[in-house]
Amino acid sequence: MSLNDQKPFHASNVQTLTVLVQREIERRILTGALPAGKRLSESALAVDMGVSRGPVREAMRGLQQAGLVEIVANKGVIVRKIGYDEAVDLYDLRGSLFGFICETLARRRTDEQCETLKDKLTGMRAALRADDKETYFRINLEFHAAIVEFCGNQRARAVYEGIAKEMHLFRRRGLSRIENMEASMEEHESIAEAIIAGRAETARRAGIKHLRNGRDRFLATLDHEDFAGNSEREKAAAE
Amino acid sequence: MSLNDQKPFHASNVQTLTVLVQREIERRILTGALPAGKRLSESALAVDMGVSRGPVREAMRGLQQAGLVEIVANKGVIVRKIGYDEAVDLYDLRGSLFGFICETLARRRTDEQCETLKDKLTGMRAALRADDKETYFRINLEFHAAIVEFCGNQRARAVYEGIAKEMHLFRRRGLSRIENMEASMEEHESIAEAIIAGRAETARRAGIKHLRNGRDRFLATLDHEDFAGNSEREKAAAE
DNA sequence: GGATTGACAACTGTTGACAGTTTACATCCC
DNA sequence: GGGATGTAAACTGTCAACAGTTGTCAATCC
Repeated sequence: MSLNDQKPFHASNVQTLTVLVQREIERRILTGALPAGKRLSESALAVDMGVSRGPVREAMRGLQQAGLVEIVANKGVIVRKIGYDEAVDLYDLRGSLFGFICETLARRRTDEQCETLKDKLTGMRAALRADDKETYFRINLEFHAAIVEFCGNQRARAVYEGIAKEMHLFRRRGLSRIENMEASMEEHESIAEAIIAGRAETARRAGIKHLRNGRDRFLATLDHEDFAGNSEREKAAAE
Repeated sequence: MSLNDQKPFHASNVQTLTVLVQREIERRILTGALPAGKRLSESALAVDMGVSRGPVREAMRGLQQAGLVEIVANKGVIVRKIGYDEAVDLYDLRGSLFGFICETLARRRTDEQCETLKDKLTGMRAALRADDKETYFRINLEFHAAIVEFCGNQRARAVYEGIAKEMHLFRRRGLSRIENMEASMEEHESIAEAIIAGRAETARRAGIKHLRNGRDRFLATLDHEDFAGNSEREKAAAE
């Protein structure tokens, strides 16, 4: 992919090199092309992308605020490495945020938004019956994205998406597949139902529960494996 | 304040100009020296602080991610202006986060942390009896900061503090004084009590309630005043 | 008079260069 | 052989200059 593959031109689309570079480095980090812990050389990246170091440095500053890299003065930039405790913290925080988002949407929902959610549910149910995991997974993402977008709280959305990105630092790709589609489907239905009915507190709890189940399933697969001995919290508790 | 007023030297304290500049501009924004909506000139700021434009540009990139400024390509940087709806959204989001933080702390609290919280409460109660608003306000801030720090979820803390900063964009200074110290005090006691007892859900609700009361008091003072006619949401609902 | 055009000033985006720091490696001493 | 020391390469932090864009304002045309 070249840096020039961009959306059709429009006045408001004018992108600076910094933004393009930031997007590209972000993509490389999220896809794992730049693995966690990797030290990044400004010069190398600049040469690689055919720009000077300025835009690269600026992009790094943005990625630092986003939590994707760490910058140490006079030493350089390294892709952030996330330990077990931090991973759990991120899951919990994201869960709480998603609960808030569901709660908010339940208060502000419009009929049109409800229809969209219902459509997604129908699509997922069909994919489930056809055992089409690919499609189910795709619509699942759309369903979540729709809720986050519809909630209308832009800041909450930005924070939520930022944390979701950050979680790619330890969640290997492919692992995001759904394991238990039936359970997942039922949780989706609970969420949508509560939102449509306007039951804010119920929606919140359903949203949190959904992500918590996802978290537990994920953590179970790598406990004492990837992060083995990485939990400072466990160590402290054992003393 | 000069740019050189820094902590005692330590290797890990080595600060780059970018960081210093970012901190200084942030300070100017938060104190209102650079008011919301103000257009910032890189060159002017650079000259003013005695550095070149590079560090200033990088600092701007960081401030953008933090939500304090908006950057438009080829036009410049402007201090963000926050409308009524956005202000409400920020309050809600911060409230939800604080609830999560209280909930988390209730699960992880140590005896030492509980003692610290109790100390703060004692201090506030004393200030309340002495009708010393200045002291009450100071310890109130310390109480909140302690909870956020103790919760141990670093990412949650970072997000929370970021949003608190952002809220300075519409909260004029001086307005943060406590109006109803008695009510505020009781809410603090509920929060601390729940945390110390380890009742996570109770702590969460107490935390949210505390901030919601603060929000309502604040919004009441400026409804149909500062933000008059600024609510797109109200407009939409009226149609 | 009002709209359009064109030139100028101010500013942003980007680059390349220089100075200072870190890191790696070879050398020296014990 | 193992550790301390000194040197050189590589890299980051900062700067100054150039190129391109935006906005202003006066002159021009309808």
